[in-house]
Amino acid sequence: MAAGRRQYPFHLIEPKWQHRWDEQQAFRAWNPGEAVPADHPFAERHGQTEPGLLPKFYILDMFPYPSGAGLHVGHPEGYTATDILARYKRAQGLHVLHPMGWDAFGLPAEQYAIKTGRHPRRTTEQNVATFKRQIKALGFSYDWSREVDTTDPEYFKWTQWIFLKLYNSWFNPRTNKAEPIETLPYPPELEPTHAEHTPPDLESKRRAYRDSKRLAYVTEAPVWWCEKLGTVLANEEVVDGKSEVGGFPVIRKPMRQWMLRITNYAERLLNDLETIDWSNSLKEMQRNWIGRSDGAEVDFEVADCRFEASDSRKPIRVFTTRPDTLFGATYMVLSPEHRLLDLITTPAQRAAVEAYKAEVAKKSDLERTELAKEKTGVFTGANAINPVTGGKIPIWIADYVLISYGTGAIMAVPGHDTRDFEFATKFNLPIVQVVQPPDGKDWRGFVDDGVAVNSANTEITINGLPTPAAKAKITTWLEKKGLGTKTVNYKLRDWLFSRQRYWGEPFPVVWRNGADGTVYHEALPESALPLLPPKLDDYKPTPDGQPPLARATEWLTLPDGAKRETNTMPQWAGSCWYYLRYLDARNGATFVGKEAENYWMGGGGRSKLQVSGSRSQVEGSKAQSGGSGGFQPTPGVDLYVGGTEHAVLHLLYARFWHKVLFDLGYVSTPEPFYRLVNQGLILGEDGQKMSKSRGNVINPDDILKEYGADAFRLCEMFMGPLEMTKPWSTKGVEGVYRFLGRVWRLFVDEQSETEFEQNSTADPDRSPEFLEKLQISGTIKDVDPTPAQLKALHAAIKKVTEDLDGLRFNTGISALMVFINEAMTWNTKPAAILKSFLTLLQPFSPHLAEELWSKLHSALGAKSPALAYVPWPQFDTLLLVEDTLEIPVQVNGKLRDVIRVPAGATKTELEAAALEAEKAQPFLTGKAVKKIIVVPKKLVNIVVA
RNA sequence: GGGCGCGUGGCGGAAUGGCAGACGCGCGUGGCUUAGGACCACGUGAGGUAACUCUUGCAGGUUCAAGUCCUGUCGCGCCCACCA
Repeated sequence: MAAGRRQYPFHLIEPKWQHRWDEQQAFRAWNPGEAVPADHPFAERHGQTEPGLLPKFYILDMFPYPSGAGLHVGHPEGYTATDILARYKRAQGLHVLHPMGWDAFGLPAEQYAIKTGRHPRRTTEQNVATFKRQIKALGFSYDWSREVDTTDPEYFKWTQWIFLKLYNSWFNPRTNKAEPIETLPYPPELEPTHAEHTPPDLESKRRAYRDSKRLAYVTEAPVWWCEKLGTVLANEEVVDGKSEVGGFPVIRKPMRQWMLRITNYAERLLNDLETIDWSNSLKEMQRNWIGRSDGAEVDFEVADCRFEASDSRKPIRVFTTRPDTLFGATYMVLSPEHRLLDLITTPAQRAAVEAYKAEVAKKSDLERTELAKEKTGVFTGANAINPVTGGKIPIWIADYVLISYGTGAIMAVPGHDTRDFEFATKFNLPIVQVVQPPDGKDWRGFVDDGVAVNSANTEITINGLPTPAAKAKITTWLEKKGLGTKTVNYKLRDWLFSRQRYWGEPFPVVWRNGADGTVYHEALPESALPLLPPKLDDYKPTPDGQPPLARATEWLTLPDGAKRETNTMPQWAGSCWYYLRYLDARNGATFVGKEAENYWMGGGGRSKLQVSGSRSQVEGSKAQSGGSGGFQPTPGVDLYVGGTEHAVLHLLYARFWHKVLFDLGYVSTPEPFYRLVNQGLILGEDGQKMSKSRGNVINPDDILKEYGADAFRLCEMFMGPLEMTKPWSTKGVEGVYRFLGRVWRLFVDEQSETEFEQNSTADPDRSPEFLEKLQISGTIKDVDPTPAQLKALHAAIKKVTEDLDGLRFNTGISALMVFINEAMTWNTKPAAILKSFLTLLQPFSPHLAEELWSKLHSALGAKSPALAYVPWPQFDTLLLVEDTLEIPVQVNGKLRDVIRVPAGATKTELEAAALEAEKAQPFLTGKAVKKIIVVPKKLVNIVVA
């Protein structure tokens, strides 16, 4: 292909229009109250309308991490989809917000800094510049005046500010929302008796209590520390008790960590999924992650209790989702980290228990939960009492019980739980039946719903009850007897929010020594923001395992002796709220202005929209166009597009922050992203995932150089449905590239083009000038279109409009192709028809469309308005009506003939015509007609005996 | 193991329960060309000279009619995974 002739001079057209859009800030969105310059295309379209009165459309991309590798073909997939929609909505008269920015904190720049000493900021800036150049070359209609960069102090100042809000809030279970920490009630024993002066030790206790309730709190959590690498490792980076890189030993080391109390929001994060328009699978992933389980907590007394005296008879509490199987609990299992373990272990078993604990402690979480692993465990020597049978059951420990879920202990029902069954089989523990499966299946290991059996004592029976009823009855009984309570558990854990890194947001927190010798934390005032990271020469952690920030000894200690927090925030922090900063990106006084937030997030925009209803022009997709995609103002981002890799963490974290900000009154909607679509992965041409090692990586720069941005955009969309995983096809680019070439040749005079080619070859430097002299084809005339031409156009308008409403870009493009294939056959091409076609082409391939639009207008001697703001055409269904229709005739459901009938043919006429259809005769003669199905305008089916 | 999704020509993919295969790629024939891997026109699911027959992973079912709905089954992809 490299030797092939260019289909059209995209290499001149694309930079020309990109430059023009930049120059006039063509895609700038305006906040309420902003004055739009009269010569801006937005003003040309909307006049002097106050921008805040227009209906808004906020369309958001997941902003990229600017890696050193540059853009890959997956990025432009989502970006092209959103840009097409942004341009479409803009043409429909909506006020579109379409921003872009950089999620630029992250490990690669830091690792590069450790190796080379080069400051991560410089690496980051360079990568951002590359990404920006590549993205701009694609002609996306972003409002670059709102660009954000999470590593910019003007940005992370507000990330730190939001952290302070979390820090200074608590979750009030009564109101089910976050509230300022000042509203926190204290337990009676912590209430000061005399208002004048609080004793220091009480103040200290109150502080400890307060700190334990904050949404941002500190805890000691074990992390993996690798001495040789001098760094902390994630669970995934530890294999077989050694570092994945280098195979060095690692140790479990408790470190002070910041946590965010996302678990308080579990129920709201779960329930509010119902209110947003996300795909089922995505919601399901979030539901799984939150992991709600309904069940009961049940207390088991320890038999022959050895700690009775010292510890006031603590029972062991378990969580179960199957309280109906309580009669089948034949043993208990504690997690090896359970707090009562030391107390109950008998002297005879202590050595075995200690050995097992030590072995487990070496394993990573990943290894403990490895697939198809043989069960292990040891007996503690102690027994518990089954509260419903009164029987003595042995207490074991095993690593299949996790300390971090439920109560860290289980009742084992080996008859009806797969894991307990395996364990009991291995260690010869008793297995009894308490559930009867339906249709005589084997009860051993039967875990589904059935009917309770062998489940009665002198006070209660649940025998004969189906599982749900049995659960309800036994739970009520347990509650009445004080043996248990109905409980809900979540898999979701609090968010470990600190990292031992350099290239992240420093915490606006200092540590002080209390009068009583305790060390406590204290938030910096908002006036101290942004808190910048210190200058360092070496970005490694300190030799004694302190985070890199601890190397900045001068920065570390404040004049008053307080010490700064040396952890930094995780990369997720900046991406938790960037969509809010876009709304008011240059506001120095607040993280987002109230009016801007209210308008763009649509929290209070509805009444305004009604005011503007008659004034604004929301063309297309109204009643007449028939599409259901008519404008509906939605609360939050109207459409968010990005990859599935963020289906859980980013989206959950962002929803969490948003809800906190909502509770505190800083934003006006409970959910940030009303509609979300995941783009599918783009695989290599060989159908494998793109990777350097396979050598199948496609570089967008190469495609751009060869085919241009318009063809690249089309190609990305034409490969298949947005949400589907699909292989890249360079042949496919050539297909859409040829289509754009046909569009070009349809508009441009052949003779004039030959001259352009010759001149450009002879004098390439002047080719932009020659481009301006290219003539529009003489076959394009300002004449009235024929009915057939109108029909072709309106069929295209209808199809493209409906497909864009349904995000079906591939079939929309095919409709454009169908139109061009037909228009190629016309001897005379009415200018009005081609103009309308260009408005359809504009969202997909804006550069070519703008160029031809402007040429067409000058050929007609007319002033050419910016195509990007020209109203989307409406289709007229009347023009699509056919005079006669081709109706398939089936006999017994099989196609036998096609008849041509007047469009208005009645049912009776259709029947009669079908019965006479020539090719149907052999299948009708001599047969009795039982029934004739007539679907008006569609088909006739003759049913014969 | 659990959940979600998907199986249609040589390939990517189209089809509100109503003519399966739109559109593109590839391939074939012809035209234009000194020539083309550029462009234009036509053809292109399989079998059959034809009439016709077969065809949406496989097996059933519902229906006048099934790629589409239901049941089972096989295969592929993604997510979660000892969560009690």
